[in-house]
Amino acid sequence: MITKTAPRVELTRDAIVGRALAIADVEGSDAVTIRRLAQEFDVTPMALYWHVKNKDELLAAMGDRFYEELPELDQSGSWSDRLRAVMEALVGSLGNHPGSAHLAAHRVLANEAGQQLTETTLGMLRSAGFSATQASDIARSALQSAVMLVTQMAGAEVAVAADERDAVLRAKRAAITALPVERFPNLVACADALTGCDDEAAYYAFGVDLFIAGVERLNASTKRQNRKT
Amino acid sequence: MITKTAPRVELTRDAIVGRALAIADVEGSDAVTIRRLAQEFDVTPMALYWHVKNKDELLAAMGDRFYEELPELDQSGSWSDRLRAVMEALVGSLGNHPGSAHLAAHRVLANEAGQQLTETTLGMLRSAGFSATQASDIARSALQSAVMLVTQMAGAEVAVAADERDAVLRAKRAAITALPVERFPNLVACADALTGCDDEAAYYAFGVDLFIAGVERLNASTKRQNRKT
DNA sequence: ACCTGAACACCGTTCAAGT
DNA sequence: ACCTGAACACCGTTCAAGT
Repeated sequence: MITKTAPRVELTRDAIVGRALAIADVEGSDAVTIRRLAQEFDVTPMALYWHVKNKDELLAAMGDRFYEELPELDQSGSWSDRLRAVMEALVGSLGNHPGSAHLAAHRVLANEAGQQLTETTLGMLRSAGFSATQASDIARSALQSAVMLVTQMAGAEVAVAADERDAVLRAKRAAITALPVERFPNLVACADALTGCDDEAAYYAFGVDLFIAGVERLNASTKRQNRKT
Repeated sequence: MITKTAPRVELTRDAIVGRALAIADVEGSDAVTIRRLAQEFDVTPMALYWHVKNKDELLAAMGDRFYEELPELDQSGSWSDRLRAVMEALVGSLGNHPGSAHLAAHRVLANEAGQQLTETTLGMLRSAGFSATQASDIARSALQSAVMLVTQMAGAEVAVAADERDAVLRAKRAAITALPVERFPNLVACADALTGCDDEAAYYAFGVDLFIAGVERLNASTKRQNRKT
């Protein structure tokens, strides 16, 4: 049944990680298994263990990819401009593989490029007047918000296989519109917006704006407090 | 070895879900398996299938718990006060089971109590002047931010078993402090803040503040725009 | 209504062995 | 250096059968 006229790509660590990301994109990250990967490479499951210590290391390597493929940062302008650039870079990179984006979070501090990114982010936040604790919380929040934006986008349904997403979404919307309008007027009114996204760019822009706005506002009120004391 | 002088609690759907949440809390959500639960209830794995359709339904039921156990909402004050109350209720409920909190996200619109919460949240946002799309995005963001706050708290390490968390955290911190200070001054300075949280209440307050501040600021600038046109 | 027994198709992983 | 074979201890789940 599974006629693999596979292009016979060489079995390397990078190739494995790439395949794993591809599988996660179309079938969700639960679909990436050692045995499945082996099959796609036309090789014994144990062959993978030469290139990757175990499955955890594979998932880690998948998470690392996002930092290694980060677009270049535009680091001009105010600190909040630069923070926005960080967010946009993250969203850009994570958006390439929504099904695996959540794997990035655990790797920021383990990965070289992730450490660099964190360093510069902490730098801009502390120079803006935030304390070490505040800067750390905000930096963590920035990364997590970026992950959230790409994985939770309305209609992304990252956990379900690509060819079932439509059906799942239709069912979801139907369930909402079937609700009694008297009790759930807002839910019914927002049914479309809650189950689909018809302007990705606007969605991402709004999400990033929301985050940056919060940081700017906190910074302003922190400064005001400091002036008082 | 596993001498189960089990209190022999009755096998019911609620009991199963409760046990599952407890397991996830101390060993991470990967540790909850049908067979493991059966063992703890001193019963055959197949016995569980009478009370729960399959594992997905079990995970869904775990997610539902958070909405069913939501504390009462203080719905007085301005729209942003009420939005803050929603966030605090979510953080409160999710904080009871950090290891399973991520399961809540997929269930908001499927769960009765989740629908209610979404309805009132959308209501307060739209009455504040946000569009249906904006309100939907913000509501989704609010839930996801709450999940993030409890699962990503520095030192929570929700995926690793409780008795290994200390070792993992020590290793993490050691890795950071071992970094060259010239290249990573901020990372080193924030090592403690990045790997541990010494004031949970302050951490949650800051996280909620950050979110609310963002929404308030966006609302202000949206209003200004509307006035112009 | 509620649970068991046996069986199936999957997992990740180890270890010794091949080339 | 890179891969295979055989084996082990786990999964979720079905289906027929018991009480």
